[in-house]
Amino acid sequence: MPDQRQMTLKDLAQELGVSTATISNAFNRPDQLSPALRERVLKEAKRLGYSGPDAKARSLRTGRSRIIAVILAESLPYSLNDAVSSEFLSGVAEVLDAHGHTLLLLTGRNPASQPPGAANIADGFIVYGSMTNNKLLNELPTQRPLVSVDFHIEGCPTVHIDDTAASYKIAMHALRTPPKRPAIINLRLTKEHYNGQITPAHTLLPETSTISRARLAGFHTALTEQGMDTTQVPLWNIEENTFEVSSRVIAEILDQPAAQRPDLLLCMTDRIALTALTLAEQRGIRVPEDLRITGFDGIAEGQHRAPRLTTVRQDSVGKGRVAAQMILGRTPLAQQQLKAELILGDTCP
Amino acid sequence: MPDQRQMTLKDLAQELGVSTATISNAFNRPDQLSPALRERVLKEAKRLGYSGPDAKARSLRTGRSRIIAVILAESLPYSLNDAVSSEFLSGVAEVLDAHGHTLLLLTGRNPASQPPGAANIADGFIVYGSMTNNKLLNELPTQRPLVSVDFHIEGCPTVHIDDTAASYKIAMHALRTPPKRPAIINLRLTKEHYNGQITPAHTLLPETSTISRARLAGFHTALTEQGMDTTQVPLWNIEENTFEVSSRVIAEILDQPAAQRPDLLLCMTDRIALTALTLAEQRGIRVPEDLRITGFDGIAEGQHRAPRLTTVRQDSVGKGRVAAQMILGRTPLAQQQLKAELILGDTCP
DNA sequence: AGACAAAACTTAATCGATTAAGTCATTAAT
DNA sequence: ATTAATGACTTAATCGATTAAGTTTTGTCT
Repeated sequence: MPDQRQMTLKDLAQELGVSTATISNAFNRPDQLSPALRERVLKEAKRLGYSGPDAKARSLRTGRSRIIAVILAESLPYSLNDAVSSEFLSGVAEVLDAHGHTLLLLTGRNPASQPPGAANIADGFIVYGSMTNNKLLNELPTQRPLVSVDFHIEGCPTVHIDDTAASYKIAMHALRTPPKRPAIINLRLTKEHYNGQITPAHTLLPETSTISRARLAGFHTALTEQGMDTTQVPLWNIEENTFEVSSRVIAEILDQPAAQRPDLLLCMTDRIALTALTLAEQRGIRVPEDLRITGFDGIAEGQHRAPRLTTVRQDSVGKGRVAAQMILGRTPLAQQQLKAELILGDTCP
Repeated sequence: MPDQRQMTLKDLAQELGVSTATISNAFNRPDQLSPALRERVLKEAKRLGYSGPDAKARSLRTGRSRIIAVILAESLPYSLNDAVSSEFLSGVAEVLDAHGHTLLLLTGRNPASQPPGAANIADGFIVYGSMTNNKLLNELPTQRPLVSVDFHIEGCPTVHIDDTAASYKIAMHALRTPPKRPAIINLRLTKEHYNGQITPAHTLLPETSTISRARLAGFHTALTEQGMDTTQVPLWNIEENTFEVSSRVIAEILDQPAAQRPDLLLCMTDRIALTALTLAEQRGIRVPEDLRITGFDGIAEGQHRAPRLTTVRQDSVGKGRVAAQMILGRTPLAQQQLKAELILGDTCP
């Protein structure tokens, strides 16, 4: 019968009548011992059920765990189901995996629930999304590399795109055909949680650093350049980038009398745009004839359907790759601005 | 200027003129020291940039890391972008997070690239998907809890649904309206990698334990019960559950002369069904009038569109929750068979 | 005031590895 | 034959915490 306790390197050494150093070398530095002995060690290890040096002890001793933590601004369930952050994570995972590292997923939400210091097992940190004065963030060990994505941290390299320029670009495309009644659907602009049309009564979030504000700025610049008064363009707010939440607001928009209904929706994300598209289809509103829709992000779901979404593709997978490469020290730790490209789909030709 | 090396608990103790035990207690067992001293310790820790006990050392000493590893049968990029496995992961993450644990993502693919024994830092393991004689799997430390999902490991509790019963159910629904030319599109049935129609020349994978085979069995039983000869029902194979790969095969199916084209597609997954739906729409084939389509999984993308996919919903999030709860010891470690429910969408009314 | 319990700290062993430095035998070189 | 160099291992310090057991201080009760 097997021992109660997991077998340790020391046990194995005793069993074989050699020193612990030899066992360790058998696993880590084959050149430090004779092939015959190494063979014997590995064989006996397998026979006795020793599954290699303990990762906890090794990482304490060496100071490296080969684990990289990604700290997500949103909750894990949201991040895992959201196409943009999933793609980002898959880019990170791809590079980490290729270099023998593994991925630890943490969230800046619920910092209370985080085991105290659980994060600091990692060799490096990638922060994804905006996390203002977050507890977890402040407790991060200095001395270990940190890269932020879509969010700037003082003195820390950031990977991002120029959201304002990109949203300006797609808005300019949409406005080539002048809309009668454009509208903007944005994410988390108001101070208080709120789903619906923003009125002068609402206070907008002050931060200029969020992606929402950056994209809105691009839209507004384009509208202004085309001679439109941005204060006359309805601005709708959505609290969460999901079908469920956004469909409530979008239903409100689309269920207005046809004369008031927008004929162009500039959406902050593909998720919102796709929800709008689905709801329009369900109501028999023709896209793009009666309603043109633009998205932002370029997620697969928007392209693997008919009609294809008109949007801006940002390379989320690429963001993940670059961030991971920086953390692993395979790319210099420095600001990186990635490109975004217009995708001319069918929803706003 | 800050020290080169990260400050340790010992350094802090010295700085404050107290023992290391006191510092440790200040962080972990507030009742073991006076509130005043604790306050002072935490304040000084913050001032001197000590971010709490090191996770590596702590986990070595206590034997627990509060990390749970999920070992995915597919690659990380695939798993993160696939809706079914993302939902599963989000269920796992939700429960882990609620109980102060974190999620380490590993893959059974590329076992070479895995840092030797990186996995064994975790307190428990969740294996997702079928991984026959996998190196990583064999090296897992015994003595630590292991739960498998959608895959049976000898002597290990499994979370799963009855795939055969579920696929039987949806096939029976579809066959209530007898099709003229049904076809089945399945995943990874052939021994050799192959995308296209399966002929007698192909050798099917022998394993009966895979989900593909289980679902196929359900389809075949239903067809037989409805008096159809399963050998006459075209069976198509797809190697990867993605739009890109499946669309090549589906194009081949749909581009046949209308007289040969199937009028019912029983698809092994929603991803395949949605791809079929998109390609049908692009070709002007009416769904469900000219072509009925059924899926399997019940992913959100299939329901948040028009027409809605007819499918079987398996609760992937729930699978993740149950697996996580088992690993954390909050649910007895035992076989768990979850329910699956028919969703009557628009693609096969 | 004395005894005893509780509270507040400290001491020191321990978790399971890694690795620089040291020992000893064997081979090669002069 | 002597010395140097190489190869094959061992010794022992160390990584940074946790925690049972021990010690001192403070407080309570009679």
